[in-house]
Amino acid sequence: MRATIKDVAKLAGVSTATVSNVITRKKYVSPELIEKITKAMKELDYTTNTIARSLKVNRSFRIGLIVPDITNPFFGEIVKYAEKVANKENYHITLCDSDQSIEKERKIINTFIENGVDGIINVAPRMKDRELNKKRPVPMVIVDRPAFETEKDIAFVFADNYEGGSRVAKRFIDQGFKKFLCLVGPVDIVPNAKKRLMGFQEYVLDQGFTDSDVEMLQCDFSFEAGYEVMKKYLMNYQQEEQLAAFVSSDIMAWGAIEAITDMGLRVPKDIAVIGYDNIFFSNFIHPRLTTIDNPTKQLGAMSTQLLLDAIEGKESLKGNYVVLNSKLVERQSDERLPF
Amino acid sequence: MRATIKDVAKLAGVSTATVSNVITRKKYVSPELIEKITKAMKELDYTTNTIARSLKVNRSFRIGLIVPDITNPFFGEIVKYAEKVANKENYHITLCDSDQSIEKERKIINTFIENGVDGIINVAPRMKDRELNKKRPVPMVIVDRPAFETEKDIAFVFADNYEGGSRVAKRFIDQGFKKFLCLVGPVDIVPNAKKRLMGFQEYVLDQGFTDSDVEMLQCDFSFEAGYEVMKKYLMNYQQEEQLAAFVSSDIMAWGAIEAITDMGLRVPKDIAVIGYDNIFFSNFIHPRLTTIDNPTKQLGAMSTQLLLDAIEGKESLKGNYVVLNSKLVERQSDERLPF
DNA sequence: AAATTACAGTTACACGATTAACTGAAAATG
DNA sequence: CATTTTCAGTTAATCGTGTAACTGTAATTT
Repeated sequence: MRATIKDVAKLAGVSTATVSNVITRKKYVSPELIEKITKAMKELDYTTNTIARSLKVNRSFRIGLIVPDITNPFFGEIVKYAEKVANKENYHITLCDSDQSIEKERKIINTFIENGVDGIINVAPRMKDRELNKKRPVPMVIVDRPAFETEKDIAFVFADNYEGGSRVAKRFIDQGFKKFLCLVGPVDIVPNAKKRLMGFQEYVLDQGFTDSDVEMLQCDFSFEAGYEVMKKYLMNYQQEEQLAAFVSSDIMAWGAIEAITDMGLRVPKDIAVIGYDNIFFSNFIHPRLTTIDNPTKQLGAMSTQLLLDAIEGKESLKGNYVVLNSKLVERQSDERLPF
Repeated sequence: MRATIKDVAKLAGVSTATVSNVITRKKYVSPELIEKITKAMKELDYTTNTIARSLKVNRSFRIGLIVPDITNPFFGEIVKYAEKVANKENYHITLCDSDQSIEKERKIINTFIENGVDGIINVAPRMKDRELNKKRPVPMVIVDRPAFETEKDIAFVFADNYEGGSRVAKRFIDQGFKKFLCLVGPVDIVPNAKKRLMGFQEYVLDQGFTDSDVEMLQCDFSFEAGYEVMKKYLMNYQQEEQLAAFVSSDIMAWGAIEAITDMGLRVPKDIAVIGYDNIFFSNFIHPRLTTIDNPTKQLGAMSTQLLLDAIEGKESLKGNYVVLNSKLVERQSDERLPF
């Protein structure tokens, strides 16, 4: 059996309150007693029962983290940095994978609350704004998704995906591309997928191009979708000039590049590609992928810091949001070549 | 404020015990009261406070999961399946990333215990056997690491890495390779790295080759290490015939392949490569990577199932271990070609 | 009909910690 | 010196549940 504070008190010959006081350091205890109590704790191999403490102080020192897919290294990186910050401040992370399902996300949030987490970090949630904005007994930080109006205890940390999309457009146009293809993410489900597309589209139209210059293919964000959709597209593709493809995630871009080469075409010679996210691997696929940097480290670390500050009462989350810049990482997949 | 069982009892005009009985379903309660109480719970938006319950029943319904690096998709996949199984049985997962540090691993285990997890899953631990084998108040399943003798409440789920290594050797030799190179993992830190190497080495020697036929380079498992070590090796490499390289992880193999091509050589024409792990991506790097399948799904799912069964008292972990088979996944990176 | 049994529901305590309120001796004050 | 203040340490209540022990009525048995 695990030793309790009572056992320690008895062994040290003091009251439980005194033991508690040396643990929490909230009241002065004489050096002799501290010594004696510390020794007793060592001897009994005592560690404080966090569950009991949690019940009493109404704090669990745990935060719930929801990601759509933990096997995706993009989210893996966010988790890593979130965890680093949390642990530094003696908080723990309870991780749940929503499998991109609204249903599961809903259930996870509920059980998080039942489980008494002190706050929730929801990464790239699938829920609609309205439901995210429901009243909840704990603060929540929404990561990697555009902010909405709210009076609730909710904050946002996200990169400007509209800007990201338009940077891609600018890059293509500056290089002289004239025909565009978009492999868009799930715009109805993931707001940032829409932002990326809008940023791209509006910039292109702004520069005098028309809707007929940009073709659009609907996908989700996965490797498989990128591969399949691109392959299907190329089945009856009439090549007229070097095409510029904006693919809405690196993983998907990778799939698309596979499809392109499988179909006997070359990247970037036949089709130039720019991805989105800048996951670690995008620097090592062939050709090295030009992409928009999505700052996972900051998304993970800042959201957690914000949440912890709110929990510790340092500041309110209400109306608090952090917009991170999106920058283009120039590599080789989007080179403009004479056709 | 969150509603408590007392609020529900008062609103429904019954005692807290009766409310508790309808929640836990351990005693008969009349349909009318159930109805009334259920209604009250709805009205107050009551959810049971898991922390209080945990304190009382001495169970947290949480299990602690430790991985060396969550951004590595190999571990990401293990986590995913572990979580699926846990959630199915209404358990939650507290995730910690040890950053491959023994120090952190030790600290994580301690805080897990303080936090009252019901069990621990330790994936590819860095600790020595002796320390892993220390007495602990909760059961532990060790994943992806060979078993050791123990009388403690510890189980093992791992793939036979010795077998994996020898399969690689067999494959190379069957194809007619004569010169071998090993990029070995951190053999002193990760027992499976050693197993892989031993399996390979012993098979090769068994077939009449000598130590001078197999060169060895020391790395950790990372992409960067694979790249750097291979590059350095190739700096003064005298090519005599097609070389067969066994690289101890897919991520590292990827890095090694990058280095090989960066140095103007080709895979497999100049150097054939076989990796280890069969992460999702290994099917999409160029050339498609031949590798040993490391069954992440089973590692994650079976370890969790085993742990939960032990927690629920269905069976003891003691001496329980599951060895999964390692099979070769044949792709293009190891083709034998006339030199 | 009296005695026993069955059983729905209540009372009251426990889980292991924190903490407000209290105690009593020593120190400080006038 | 009497009174007040200080302060180290204790007592006891509390957090929200679960559950053993109990209560009192209705049903069953003899």
